[in-house]
Amino acid sequence: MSDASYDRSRCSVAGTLAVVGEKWSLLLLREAFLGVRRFADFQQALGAPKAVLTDRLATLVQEGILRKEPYQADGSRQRHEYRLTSKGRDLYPTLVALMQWGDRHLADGPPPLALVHADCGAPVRVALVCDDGHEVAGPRDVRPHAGTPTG
Amino acid sequence: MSDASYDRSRCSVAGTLAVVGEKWSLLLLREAFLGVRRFADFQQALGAPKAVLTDRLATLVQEGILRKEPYQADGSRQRHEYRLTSKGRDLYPTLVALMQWGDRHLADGPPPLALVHADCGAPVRVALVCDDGHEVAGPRDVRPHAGTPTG
DNA sequence: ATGCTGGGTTCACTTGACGAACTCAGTAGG
DNA sequence: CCTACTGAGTTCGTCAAGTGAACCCAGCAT
Repeated sequence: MSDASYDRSRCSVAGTLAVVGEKWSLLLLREAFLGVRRFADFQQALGAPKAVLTDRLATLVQEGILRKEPYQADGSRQRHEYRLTSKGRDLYPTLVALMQWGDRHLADGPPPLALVHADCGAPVRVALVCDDGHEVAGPRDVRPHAGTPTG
Repeated sequence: MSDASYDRSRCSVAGTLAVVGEKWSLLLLREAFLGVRRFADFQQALGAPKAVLTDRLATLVQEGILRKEPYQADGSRQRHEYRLTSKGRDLYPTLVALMQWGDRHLADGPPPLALVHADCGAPVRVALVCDDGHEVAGPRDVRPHAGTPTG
């Protein structure tokens, strides 16, 4: 994927999905945000086929979203683990937005996971804000504004 | 999809992706947010195969994200168009988050589309905030906090 | 040398995406 | 009435992607 699919001209959503839109990629990143770093742990948490995980991890490393770091445990040989880069960490709001929608609209009970601000303990959510500091309610309060047209 | 795939127990990201995670779904919604409502216009904007669009639109209607509304133009027979429901509009922050990441990390130039606050004209972005009003910088300032454990 | 473990690769099979061709309802023109 | 046209699909053959089980390999322990 990565460049062949989708058309990025209308906006960057397509570009982002070309990088993280394949099956399992975003779930893999969710696990990464929850602290998972090793192949076997990703596999156990997700239940995805190994071949797919191998492929997705390689893609994410190649895209600079994860990076391989060597480590070694107890009496085992040296291996590597997968860690988020800052580019990867920038996907956090996207994951939280997906989670928040699911919590609100698919709930069979209380949300399975809540996020709280480490400093103050208050619940964390995603919001749309403008640079003048107003909170924006939704798409109706936003005007899209095309930049340079399709090149 | 919709229920067979993924495991929703760890958090709602999987649930949301089960609904909108198939290829073209989120791009279709992007177009909906840009004002597209008719089958042929979705097809032209996206270039996706008709069979896939038919399927994705039906899924989104079934999930209550889009709704079919009758309309008729000039001297044509009555048809229906697809419009966002409030459940669908709640996906706006997710789309903006995806777009923002692409703008930041995939840029070959200026972003193809900018969003401005209709009231004040200032640029709009997604942010993580806590209920005490602090802006949260990233995953490191957030503690996950499991609710009811895996059923 | 034998077995165990983490991190893969290979392979047969099923599911999903693709694009071209076909369908069908209604409207317009002749 | 017959024909052509349009929007919104459906059908179909082909190709790509995801799935699950089996296999591989390095190194540590026995």
